[in-house]
Amino acid sequence: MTAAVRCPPRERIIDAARDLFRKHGIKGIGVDAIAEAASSNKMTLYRHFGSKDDLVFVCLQEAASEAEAFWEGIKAANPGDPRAQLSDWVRRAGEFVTVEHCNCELLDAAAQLMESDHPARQFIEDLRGLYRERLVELCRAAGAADAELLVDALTLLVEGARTNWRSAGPGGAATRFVKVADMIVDDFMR
Amino acid sequence: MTAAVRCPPRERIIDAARDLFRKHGIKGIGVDAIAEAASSNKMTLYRHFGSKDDLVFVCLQEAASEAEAFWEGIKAANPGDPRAQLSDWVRRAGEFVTVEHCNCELLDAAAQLMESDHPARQFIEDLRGLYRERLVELCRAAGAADAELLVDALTLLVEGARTNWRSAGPGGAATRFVKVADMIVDDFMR
DNA sequence: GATAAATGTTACGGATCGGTAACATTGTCA
DNA sequence: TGACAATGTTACCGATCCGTAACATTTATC
Repeated sequence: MTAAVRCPPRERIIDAARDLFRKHGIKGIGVDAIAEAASSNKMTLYRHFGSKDDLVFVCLQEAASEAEAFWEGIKAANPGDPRAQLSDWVRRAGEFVTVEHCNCELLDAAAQLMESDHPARQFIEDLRGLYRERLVELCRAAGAADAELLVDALTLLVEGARTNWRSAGPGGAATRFVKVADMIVDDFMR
Repeated sequence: MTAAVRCPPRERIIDAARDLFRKHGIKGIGVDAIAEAASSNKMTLYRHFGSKDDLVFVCLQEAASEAEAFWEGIKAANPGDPRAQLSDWVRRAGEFVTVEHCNCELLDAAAQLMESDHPARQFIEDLRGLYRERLVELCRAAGAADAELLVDALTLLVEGARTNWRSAGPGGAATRFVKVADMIVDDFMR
């Protein structure tokens, strides 16, 4: 996961950047700090990524490809059983969201640079649409009464858990995400 | 609501600061811009508030007192009827969260300065605890099966709606917050 | 109208940050 | 070993930002 001390600087920088973006926010950390955390320096950072915005973009792409693995893992673990896949989605999303330095930089980034005209805006928006489509399809296949509304509920819960976890930590409502989400999913299954 | 052109500069500055903090985030706006938006200047800003952090703190206190009015409005509109109060809470929270420049700076601030050691941290944490206690009590009085868990669900939904509204706007899941929350409240009422 | 307080204006200091230039060092491959 | 690419180091520029100093102007109070 975290890049070992020895691997190309480009990877080390991406890993460090993602970690620090999660911890301090995109606008809350500087490129110098990122380069130093990557055991590299600002110059090589700018040789690999033309600007801080570009680095942000690459980090988001990295996160997106991990999200791809997230979906594939669910399908592989519950082949041909949409209802089980949905439960698994809830469980994994709960883990995902309540982990120390969680991998939801997509949500964070969305919240942080939607108000500006960042080059990654469109990318995030498209991704959000893609994930929603998939989740709607999964809910429908699992037999949800109103798949769209269920996805709305799950979306709000996930984003809320992410936000709550950051600000309230392990003592907050985020730790009960799975319990709540499971209950809501059940309610839609009749 | 918004301060007219003529009222003490202190109020104009607070209003402008709250507006800009909501729009750009606490770290995303400078004191110069705040002073200019308040039709004032940086010097008088610093004469009223010793530092930007102090200004943030005062803005949060202002928002907290408005939240007080929020609660009292609910109780006044539905006297002696906890179930109706809870429904009203959902409705008003929905309005609150899906308004152009919504008044949830408390949630935003929580997310933005929890990772740092901002002087307002403790204040926000205490406030969060207070609101949770009140909501738990209301849910319990309204006859919820598991008041604590219901509050967890509502908390996640509200924070999620706030985040989602900021990044996804009127087309996102936040617009269905009331529908989802009402459904969940109903589920707990048996 | 005089006096004092509050507010406005301009300029500046120190710090941080994104980004670049010039040069030194390391590593790789023939 | 020699040559070349990749990486590291230092220094710097311009912009932004928080905060302050000094002085000018308005406003309120007597």
